[in-house]
Amino acid sequence: MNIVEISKILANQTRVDILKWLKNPEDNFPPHQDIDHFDDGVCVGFIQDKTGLSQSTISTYLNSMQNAKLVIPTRHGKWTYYRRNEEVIKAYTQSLSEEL
Amino acid sequence: MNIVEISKILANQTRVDILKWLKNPEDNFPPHQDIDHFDDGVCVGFIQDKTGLSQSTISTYLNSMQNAKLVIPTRHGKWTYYRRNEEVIKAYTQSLSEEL
DNA sequence: TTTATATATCTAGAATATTAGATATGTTTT
DNA sequence: AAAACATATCTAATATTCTAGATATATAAA
Repeated sequence: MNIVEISKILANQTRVDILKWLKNPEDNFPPHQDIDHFDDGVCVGFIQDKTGLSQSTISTYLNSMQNAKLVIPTRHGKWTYYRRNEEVIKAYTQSLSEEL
Repeated sequence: MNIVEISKILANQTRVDILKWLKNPEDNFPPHQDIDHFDDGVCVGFIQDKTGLSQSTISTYLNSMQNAKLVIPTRHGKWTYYRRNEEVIKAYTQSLSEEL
């Protein structure tokens, strides 16, 4: 677990917000039109709408979060859904409390 | 506990190194010339020597870490000693594992 | 009380992060 | 096959961070 790498991701309020929103998608996003669950997370467009930032910015953010393995993407038709990677997030908070 | 504020500090390897070194000063630094303990932490010069960065850079780093309450400075004569603020560090890792 | 030492602050250039518009790619619909 | 839609990638402008040299300040030593 690389503290610096993960901290760079968490050093931005929007990215922290996204991670928190994805803990409870049903409370933070409208239902998807094709599916009636959030098992694979939330589509990029909904996340973009909620942040108010541009599509390219959010796509870039989600890509960086995916590179750090904090989120997992799943393609469903023309949508990409992102969900939290709970194992990695848990492993990070755990290792931080041990290492730091 | 502000995740973004603390993460900005931790998003730099040198600052993370400093925090880790200060966990065990006796293993990471030579003894001070005036005192024979590390109860108030380590002087700026020793930290600077170990990082290899400039004096002004390290002073700036330590100041930012102090602003975030991650370290506590103590003046002894012409030296300033910095030690970890264990309460805040613990509170942060705790709140991160709850909030994130 | 001048000089030396340790640290802090100021200033500025280089590197990196943020952000959006334009364009490309992949998928669905017509 | 063309048009429409969702997302990804490219490019570039702006903002922030990194970093060191110069200078200021505080304390100690001569």
